[in-house]
Amino acid sequence: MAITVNQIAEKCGVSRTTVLRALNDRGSVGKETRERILAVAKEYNYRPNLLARSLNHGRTMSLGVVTINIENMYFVQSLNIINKEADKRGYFTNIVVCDESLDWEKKLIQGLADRQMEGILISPINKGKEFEEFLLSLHIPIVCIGNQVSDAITTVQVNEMTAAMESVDLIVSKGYERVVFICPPLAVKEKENIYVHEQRLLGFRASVAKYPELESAVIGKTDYLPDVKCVIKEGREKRTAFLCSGDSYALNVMRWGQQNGMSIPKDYGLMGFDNINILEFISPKLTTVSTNLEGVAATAVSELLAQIDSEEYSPKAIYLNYKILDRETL
Amino acid sequence: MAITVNQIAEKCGVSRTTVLRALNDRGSVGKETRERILAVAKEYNYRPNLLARSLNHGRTMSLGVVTINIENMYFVQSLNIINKEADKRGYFTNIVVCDESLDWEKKLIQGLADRQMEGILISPINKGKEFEEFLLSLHIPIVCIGNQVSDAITTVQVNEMTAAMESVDLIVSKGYERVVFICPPLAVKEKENIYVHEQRLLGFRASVAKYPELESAVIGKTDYLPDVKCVIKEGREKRTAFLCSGDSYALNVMRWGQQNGMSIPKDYGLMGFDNINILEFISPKLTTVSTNLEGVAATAVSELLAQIDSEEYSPKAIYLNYKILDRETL
DNA sequence: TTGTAAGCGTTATCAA
DNA sequence: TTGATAACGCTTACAA
Repeated sequence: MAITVNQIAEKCGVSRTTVLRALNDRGSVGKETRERILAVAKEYNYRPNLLARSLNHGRTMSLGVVTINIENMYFVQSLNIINKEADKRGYFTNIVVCDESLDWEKKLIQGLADRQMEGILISPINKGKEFEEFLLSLHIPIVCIGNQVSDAITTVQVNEMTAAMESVDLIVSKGYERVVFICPPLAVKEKENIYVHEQRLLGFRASVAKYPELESAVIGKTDYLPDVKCVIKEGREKRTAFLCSGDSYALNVMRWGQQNGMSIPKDYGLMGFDNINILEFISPKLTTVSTNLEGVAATAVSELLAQIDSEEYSPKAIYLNYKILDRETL
Repeated sequence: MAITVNQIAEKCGVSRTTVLRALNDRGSVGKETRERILAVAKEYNYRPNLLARSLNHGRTMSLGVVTINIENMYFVQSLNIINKEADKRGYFTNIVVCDESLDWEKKLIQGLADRQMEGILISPINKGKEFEEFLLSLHIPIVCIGNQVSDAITTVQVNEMTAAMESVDLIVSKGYERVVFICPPLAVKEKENIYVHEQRLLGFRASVAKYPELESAVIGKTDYLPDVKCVIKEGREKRTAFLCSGDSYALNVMRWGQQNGMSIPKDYGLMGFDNINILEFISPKLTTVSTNLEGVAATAVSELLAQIDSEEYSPKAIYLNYKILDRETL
């Protein structure tokens, strides 16, 4: 459908080299010839075929991004930033969505590689040796966001472990006597990459150990609300706070409480992780940890580009600052 | 970095044609030769370069999707569905995000076209003759979601106008005496595509005209909360409902009310549009219109593919069913 | 100022 | 069973 250099050349009765020179303004072209060429190009709305160009000089100037779980909005907020940072350096960003299946994720990554993306950003749900080897076998620069795969692959993240520790400190400082950690089922950990949640759990465990008086528990299941209910009923005399590894857990706990006539933080404390952007609509304002998605995204892009540009690149683990947002639910 | 057919051929001491036959299982290849070839291919993790393949037979089997405004979540919910529908038919989906700038949108669309996407899905923020011509000049199948550009380009949507009319009917049937419509500034309408909002406004106007007793008003500005405040103060004696062209408007009005000790629907009624997925976390449950994103997305994909496949395709306007969700805020 | 020729990696056709 | 050749659209080096 679109017109090609060859067709323009034919129409103008010159060689395609001449056409190229006219279009790209390199070398010298007879004034009249140039005008004729430009006129035809304009008339037929000529645009270079980037596939052909890329094939030719081995660069697509495109990055791939694999997003998980777009409905939960973890990572979604970063997309704009990734897009803009990449654009600043002349790269086009191709996003694909994965929707929680391990196989899909691999398939999409492969698809991006097959399309000659120069680098790929992932917040992976796969994990383990096999996945690592898969990624390395692509021979493409890759940067992970949040979830680590191995130290052979650069990861950009915040220090979730110390963030969790500080969160517990905050909770204790507010006089809570019992703290319950809510996170995804740990059983999936064998197959699925829940690195950030694991790190947070580690931080939680390390921190509660510092407070002998503090009662603590962990709820790690898909159907966590019944347990939450239990916890609250069984010990009304102790002031209890829930630390949730992800704001949406916290929002569900909040909603459940509201439906049952409880008030936060009077009846129990609540704290989340991630500071997802829908929190602005929710009241009371959730106390949470900002995982600095903007910073992480921007850093991930520039790290990826550094990897693309340099011959010898050594993988890193990069930690950015998080920020505890002490709002209304503790 | 990646190995090519030519390199395999060289390594195996055969022609690339033979390598191809072995890899693609077409034609006949000597048993031993085949094994040698496959072994080398496996060892070096051969993958066909899709750029080259596409260039060759003129098909990329890729669709482009331009999403707007990802943080407001309009359209985001559709991405998974688009992705899956496309995959079912063998297409790869490339998403790009646009972040509210008219120029960016054009640039991204052009980028997708230059990369030889076979079709493009947009929920455009641009509008007008010039934009229409731009789209047509690409000579690529395009389907619009929600916002119409012109009847030369297929649009898939729900009938927002009748949805708005029905919403007013519902509000009236609940005994409200005053209804206020909140939508984006109408001034932008010259440049920016706010077709869905315009349609809703038309429906609103048409419907209130049916009820002579009903008082009505329209608030169309970025900073709408002061007006909302005014409206509520000035006429406490009349039961008032706000119909918001977008759930996030409604959520802001709700939050404002909560902060000011008002209760919904006791003090005023509230209704939104879109049924965005964060509503599940919000209480009271917002009465809203489900614009059937899933259905719209799936239809848009299959319409786009139909357009790709058929030689003579005539643009359509496709309307899907919406659904009024009468919940707790009226 | 203009053109020829070779190449990017894949595929298809035709001949040996 | 195998290979040579041309083509997709663009780029570059070299020659006229």
